[in-house]
Amino acid sequence: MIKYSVVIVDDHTLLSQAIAAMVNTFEKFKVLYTCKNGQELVDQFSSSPKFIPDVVLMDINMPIMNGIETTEWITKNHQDVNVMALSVEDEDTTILKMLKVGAIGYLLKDTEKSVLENALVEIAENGFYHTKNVTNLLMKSLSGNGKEEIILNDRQVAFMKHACSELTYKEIADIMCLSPKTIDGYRDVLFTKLNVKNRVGLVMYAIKNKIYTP
Amino acid sequence: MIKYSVVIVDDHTLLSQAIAAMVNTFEKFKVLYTCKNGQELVDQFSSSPKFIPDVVLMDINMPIMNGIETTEWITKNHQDVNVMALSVEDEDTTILKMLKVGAIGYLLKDTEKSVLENALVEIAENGFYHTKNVTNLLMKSLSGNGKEEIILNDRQVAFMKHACSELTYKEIADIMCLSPKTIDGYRDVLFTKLNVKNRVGLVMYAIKNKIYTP
DNA sequence: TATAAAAAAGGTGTTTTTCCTGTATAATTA
DNA sequence: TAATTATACAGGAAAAACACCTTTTTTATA
Repeated sequence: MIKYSVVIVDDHTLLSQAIAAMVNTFEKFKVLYTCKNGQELVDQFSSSPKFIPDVVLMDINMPIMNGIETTEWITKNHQDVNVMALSVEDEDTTILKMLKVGAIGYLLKDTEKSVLENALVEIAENGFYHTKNVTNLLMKSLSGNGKEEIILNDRQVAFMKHACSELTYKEIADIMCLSPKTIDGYRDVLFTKLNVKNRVGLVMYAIKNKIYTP
Repeated sequence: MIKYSVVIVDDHTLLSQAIAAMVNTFEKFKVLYTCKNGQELVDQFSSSPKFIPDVVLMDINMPIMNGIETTEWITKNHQDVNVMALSVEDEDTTILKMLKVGAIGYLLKDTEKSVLENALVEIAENGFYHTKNVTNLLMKSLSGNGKEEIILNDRQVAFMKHACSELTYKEIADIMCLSPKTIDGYRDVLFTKLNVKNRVGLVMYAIKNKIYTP
């Protein structure tokens, strides 16, 4: 029986090894190799056609070259390779980003073994797989029904980062070379835009959305 | 051959299943079951002595009951069980906390399969295992070179958690059934104790030290 | 270039936070 | 038992945060 080849990309060696072993127990699949980050995968792909698999299981948070960048590279240069995101992240914006750059599936790491197997089969044979939450997200996204994604501009992002420090707004104003009143404005706009009540809300939003990393 | 029994605690089902499968390939080990969080483990332990393993592989970041709280519970109630932390975290304070509450080993998730096996053998047979970075950390800590640890009591921890929400101090006072002035006191004490300037500082401390998980 | 939109800044007032200095009381300990 | 410590609470003042509403300046663009 011809098995579909799989490559796993994850910076946590132990996990990629463990998942590789698991995938190898699946009847229809065989792990070609694993990578620690996107750069390693690019190198492998480029070295020989032998190293181009049918499916890539892609983590998102990785050093050097993350899952989004890597997926973008794959779909540009190897359109026949199917990428499935495999992440701990449940953030709408992250999922949408992965799908936008060409991932055809998105699995959370807290799914069951059987779900992973089904997903791999779907992807290898039908070319797509989506969990319910992703499907719903896509529906919402298409129908414009879902939360329209909140986009912060550069200055707002800069402000948010400062807001996560122990600086007062006045001090933030000084650093950003703006009037305290302008900073007041930034804050007020973001309060309504992000739907938070106070500075703690800003901080939490920034952390959850990776604007600031503690 | 009698195998050591292992329990794996990790909120990412796929990962705990994969690691479980891996551990089951180790000659001397056998996975009893896996848990999604500390609460599940406590329930299992409490239900029957059959479900008390030789070794627990413990993730740190988990919902409901995290690795630190869970390890503390285990070492209090089941001193014969050896806990090894298995985390993506490389933070000194987190590692120290895990060791403080009784973990006898600390492994990062980006280690090799063979390292995990060796570590398990060491733990099961000798009762301890430490990677070099942990050993160095302990040396520093013992020689008094490391920062002396800050201990918060239960009510301070409760306050800290509330401080990470968007509640005002007055609202926190209501929830905790204390006078707003008492809450003022808690805050002021923690400001100096944790060496922070304002509420954002409290929030950051709480997050970094896993008192609050965003 | 006229004009609409966005960014920056100002005015004013309220609420919350922060920072003091104290008091009372129960528990701990010398 | 006396002293110490920890906890709960109070008053008041100054600083910061928050809210809302207006005006000026830039920027984009039709």
